[in-house]
Amino acid sequence: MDHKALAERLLPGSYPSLQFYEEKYPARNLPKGAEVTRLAPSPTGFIHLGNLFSAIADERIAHRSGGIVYLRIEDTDLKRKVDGAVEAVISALNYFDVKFDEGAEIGGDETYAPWYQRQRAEIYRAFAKKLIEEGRAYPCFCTEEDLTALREEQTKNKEITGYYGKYARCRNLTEEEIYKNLDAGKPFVIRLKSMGNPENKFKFHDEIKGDVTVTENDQDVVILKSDGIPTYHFAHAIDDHFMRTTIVIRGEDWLASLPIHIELFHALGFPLPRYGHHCSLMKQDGETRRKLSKRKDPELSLEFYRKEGYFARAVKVYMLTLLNSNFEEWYLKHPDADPNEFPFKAEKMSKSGTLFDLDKLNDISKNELSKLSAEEMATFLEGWANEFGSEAQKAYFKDREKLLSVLTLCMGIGGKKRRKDFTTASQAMAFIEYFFTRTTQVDAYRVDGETVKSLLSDFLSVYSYEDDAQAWFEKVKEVAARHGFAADMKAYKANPEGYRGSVADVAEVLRIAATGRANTPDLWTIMRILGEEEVRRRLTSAEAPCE
RNA sequence: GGCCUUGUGGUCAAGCGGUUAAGACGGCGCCCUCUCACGGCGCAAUCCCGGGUUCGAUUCCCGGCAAGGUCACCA
Repeated sequence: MDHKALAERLLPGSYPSLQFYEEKYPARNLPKGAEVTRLAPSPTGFIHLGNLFSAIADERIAHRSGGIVYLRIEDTDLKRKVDGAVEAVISALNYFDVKFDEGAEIGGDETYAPWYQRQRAEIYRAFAKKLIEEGRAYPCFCTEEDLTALREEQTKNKEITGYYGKYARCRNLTEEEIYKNLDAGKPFVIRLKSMGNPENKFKFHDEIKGDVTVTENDQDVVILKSDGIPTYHFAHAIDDHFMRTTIVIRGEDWLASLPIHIELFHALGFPLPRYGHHCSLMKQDGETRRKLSKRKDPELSLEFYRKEGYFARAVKVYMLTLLNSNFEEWYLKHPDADPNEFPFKAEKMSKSGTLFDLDKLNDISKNELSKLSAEEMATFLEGWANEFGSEAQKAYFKDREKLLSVLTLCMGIGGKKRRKDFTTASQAMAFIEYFFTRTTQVDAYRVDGETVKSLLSDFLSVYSYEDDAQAWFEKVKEVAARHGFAADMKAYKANPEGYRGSVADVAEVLRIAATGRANTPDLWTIMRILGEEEVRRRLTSAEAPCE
């Protein structure tokens, strides 16, 4: 068979040589040991925690080594394309501190552009043609129905499904048959002519999993679809070679197709990159756990976390604790360190699937937020409010001075212990609401309305804005004693029957009247921030609780 | 079903032949305390099962089992 003539018939025209491309995309000029990694999403625009998980690994491995991470868009499947998706991905990732050095819509070093696979049609065809010329690829005229029938037959016979060996019908087409089909205008795909034997197994070193057993590929996989666009496998080999990726970090679902990729790299004459297949983030789904899915888990979308107002750094820290088993210990030792200083290692990545744990994320979030100054918190909250907050919430930022004193109180800044009341911006905004808007009573009084009324009016009669915390509390105690409540907690605990309640109950009444809530930070400080007029107004209007 | 991967408390996990089997989250209890939050102390809870190898296995080997992944002109 004249392979050269066939190649010319299948992919007419002249294409550049391997040599040409090797020179066009030269080895990257990076220091020794620098890794080049990449994130290669398809442009659906939807990006979830699992993608971030992977992206952080890419970013860390690249930047820890002094290398670069780039963004390549795998848009070979039209069905997946969504407008504005690439920008959405970049912005979502950016928010969580994953910044690309080059890539689609980012720019950077243009040497390796374009980063959209659809724009790289020529190079894929050039190499497909080369493989055909070498007899390592051939046209296949099987229709979808043919393939479905084949699969059914194989399934029925309990044989391995796929296009391989004796089932690879078009592999052995004669020259006449091929040209006859071509002349008839039949559509075709280009398949790799596999030389592998599945009886052969070998060890392959994975950067994350360690040594894995690989079975030789014998599937004649499609490399060019009938529209002339490459499949993932083929594009992966060519792009990662010429974009000079040193280590391919991807989900473990790709492990199954590693044999295909190995054969493809060999057939193409490219050296193999290193691979690291990471486990996927799982979600508990009833009895079982399963991989995070775009379809089923919209609440795991990165957009969701931004809307909720999760602190970007907290999410990143959580991802790092999942990504590298020794990160948490390191971070505990260096709580004020930049997480980026952590010596991230691919081989420290978990081998088994990890369940996403919201409790853990929330705990980390509280801790991270408690490290902020009032200024930093204000900036964080304002950024969130501008994007997702209500008009009322945006107004909180008008009086910066007041906001800062509110935050200082609510975060426990200056005190011996920092408070950790909220995990997200939206929670924080709700938490400080009563400082800014008319209080909506969310918690119920535990004492009856008459008592509330007399307690409040008594307090109002002795209340003075000028009192310091101590004097203020003394007055609360006086009011308590006057109404038969224990002023001293110890005395109350020793003899709870002897009183109507304790000073705690009285404080609670004041607290609910002033803020609407039974639980708040220090009440005296709250009253100072609110101002005398507002305090009197609130306590007065609360005197007649509507039951 | 074939192939691959993985099995340490509810979750994330240290551990590499001898340990009281770390730590973190969550749960529970106590203390602190005008509430909450913070903090402190404590408790419960784990080596998938069965065979080996060994003086001794969570750790090594074999076999089960379970879970996950994958078997497209999708990535």
